[in-house]
Amino acid sequence: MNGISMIQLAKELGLSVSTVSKALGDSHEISASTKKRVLELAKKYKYKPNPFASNLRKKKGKQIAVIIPDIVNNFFALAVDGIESVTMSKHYDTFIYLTHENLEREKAVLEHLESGLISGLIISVCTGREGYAHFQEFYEATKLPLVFFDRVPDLLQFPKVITNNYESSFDATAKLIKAGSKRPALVTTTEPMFTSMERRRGYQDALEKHGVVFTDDMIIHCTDDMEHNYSILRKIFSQKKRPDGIFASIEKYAITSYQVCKDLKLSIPKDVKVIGMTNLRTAALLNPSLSTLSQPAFDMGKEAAGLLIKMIEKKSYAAANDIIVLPNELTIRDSI
Amino acid sequence: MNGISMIQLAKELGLSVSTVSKALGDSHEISASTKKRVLELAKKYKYKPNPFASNLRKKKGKQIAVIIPDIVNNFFALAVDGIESVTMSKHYDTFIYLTHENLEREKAVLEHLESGLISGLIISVCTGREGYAHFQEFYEATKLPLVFFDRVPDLLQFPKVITNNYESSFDATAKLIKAGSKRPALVTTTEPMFTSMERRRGYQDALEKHGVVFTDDMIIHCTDDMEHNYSILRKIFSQKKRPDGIFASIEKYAITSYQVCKDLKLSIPKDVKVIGMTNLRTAALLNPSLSTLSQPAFDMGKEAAGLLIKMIEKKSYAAANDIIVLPNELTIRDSI
DNA sequence: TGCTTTTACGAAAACGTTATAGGAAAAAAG
DNA sequence: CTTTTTTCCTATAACGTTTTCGTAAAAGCA
Repeated sequence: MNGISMIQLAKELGLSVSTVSKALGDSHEISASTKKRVLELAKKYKYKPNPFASNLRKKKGKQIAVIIPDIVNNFFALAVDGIESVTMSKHYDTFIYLTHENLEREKAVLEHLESGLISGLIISVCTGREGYAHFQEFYEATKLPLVFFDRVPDLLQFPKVITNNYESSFDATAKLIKAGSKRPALVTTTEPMFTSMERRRGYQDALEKHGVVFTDDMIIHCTDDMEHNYSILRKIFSQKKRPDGIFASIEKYAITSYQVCKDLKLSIPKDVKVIGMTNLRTAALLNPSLSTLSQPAFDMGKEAAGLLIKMIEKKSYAAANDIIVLPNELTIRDSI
Repeated sequence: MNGISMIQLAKELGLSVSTVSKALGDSHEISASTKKRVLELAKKYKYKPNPFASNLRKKKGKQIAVIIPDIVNNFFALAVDGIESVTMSKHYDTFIYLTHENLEREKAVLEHLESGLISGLIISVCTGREGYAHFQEFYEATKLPLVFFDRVPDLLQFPKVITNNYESSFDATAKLIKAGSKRPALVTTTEPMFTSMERRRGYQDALEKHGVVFTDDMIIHCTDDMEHNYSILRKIFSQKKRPDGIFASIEKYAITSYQVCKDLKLSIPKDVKVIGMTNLRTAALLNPSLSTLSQPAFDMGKEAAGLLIKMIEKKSYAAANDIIVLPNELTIRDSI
């Protein structure tokens, strides 16, 4: 609020404000010599255009928002890192909003952003039973470009960046079976998410392909309540007819699974073989080192941000229904 | 860009724009009945004030920025979580900028923010040998409130949120010694950071207090290059006269230390006792479970954001030189 | 009653840009 | 030596708010 304004620049240069504005915008209407004078004085005074005035007049700005469920999670942190790497290089500013899996919060943020604060939006939706009407409404109200990543609303027609959840879950499950697991369990969420569904499909199809009979009790439903998850898993793995493999399709469930096995003195991988869908950096340091199916989180963020900015700048909604699919990476370690 | 404006509202209500503005601002100048009419129509049309126009006129907005070195780091992720919890409840928008320990990037962000995009700033500085002149310059240019947390420029007169690095490092080191370590090493960074210095002071004073003779080679200097760190640690722990304890004063160094011990078949805690300064959620699951000195990252973020917003709103720079000190938490597990 | 005060609103000027329209001077074309 | 075009700049009107100031009408007071 201290900086010099374009008006003051113009005054000192003996030029009109419009001339200065055009000179700074490198317009062809301005002579090279004038441009030089303007640029030099602007530099001298460290002139910075007022973004509010500029955004107001242009009816858009270089700010975007990211809405994610959580940041204390390596996957989302990496994704934000990827997003920021793009917005930084393109000189965009990035707002961040955390929903903590709270649908009301998600809706509130969306409604808040209808004010026009931003020019584009990147989202990974929170779990929730309700539909995704609020996204559609947001779009109708603002016509702003939005890109979903990872947790996407499958039924909505928006550009998305996802991973090959089906194929990679199939492969991971197959690995468990080939490693000797006769009855690998799927630890998944109770929330109806597209990503989880795809992973489940991959899991089940792999079972079928390899002649493993699937029964409902092979799917272990966990929630956001970690203590609850622990007790559920502990109960199941205390049974005589316990699973001898785990495909943990959510990051934190892998940790809990390890905890339970450790506490029940079940040996990994002898008694239970484990593959976790996780981006934990410490996976290799767990005891035993955890085999992981990891998502290209950073690249997903990068792709999402790149796509969004392209949509903002080119107004090319040609790519509006683009679905970018990146491959997950299966890393086999000692837990299998 | 689709929403209704105050002008349209006024037109439909048969009122002037200023009346509508005041009504929405709940001004005493407006009668209750008029207020009601305005509010109702505003609600009907989901009217949202244009933040650019509003910010431009008021010369300030409800946006703040967070500048941190890294987000793929549990400490900073937790801090951002804490910050966002406050900004959310106070209806502020939060920009995020990552420096990746790059001083030039840090300066560039600061300069960019001199445009007046934000009303306040929260920073954890990146490592770097140079001074902190750019922060002082930013402040001179903008007079905007800024709050530092964790990695603070000790010589600058700004409000700060830190932890009791000296005392807790002293305690952690004492624990190592009491657990039987005769020559505990300090694994720290080469970068001259205030936090590291404090930790080092605590470490050295604990040695002295407990009669352990300190020699320079007990301090192991690591960098940002993880491979380099690995080789340095490996070399040191391959020596005959290797340390029998590690106080890893940076999150990632604890992991590398574990890796090295594992590879050198050094038993933790028998051969080497380890305490790591870290907020890793998986600390308890490492083999063996890692004793940690963890920072109240979430609360630090909360305090920093609370302080910042107070400064923004009350304009009370009374608290400007406040230094809030929160305690680190020492959790003893099997690695010691 | 006549006076002052309060209430409830409106007109108009900011805030700092950008975009549109226009115009004088200089250059090019005839 | 006109006429046309091009070059380079200015004036002005937005953009959507908030705020200051002014003023009728209503209310309070003597």
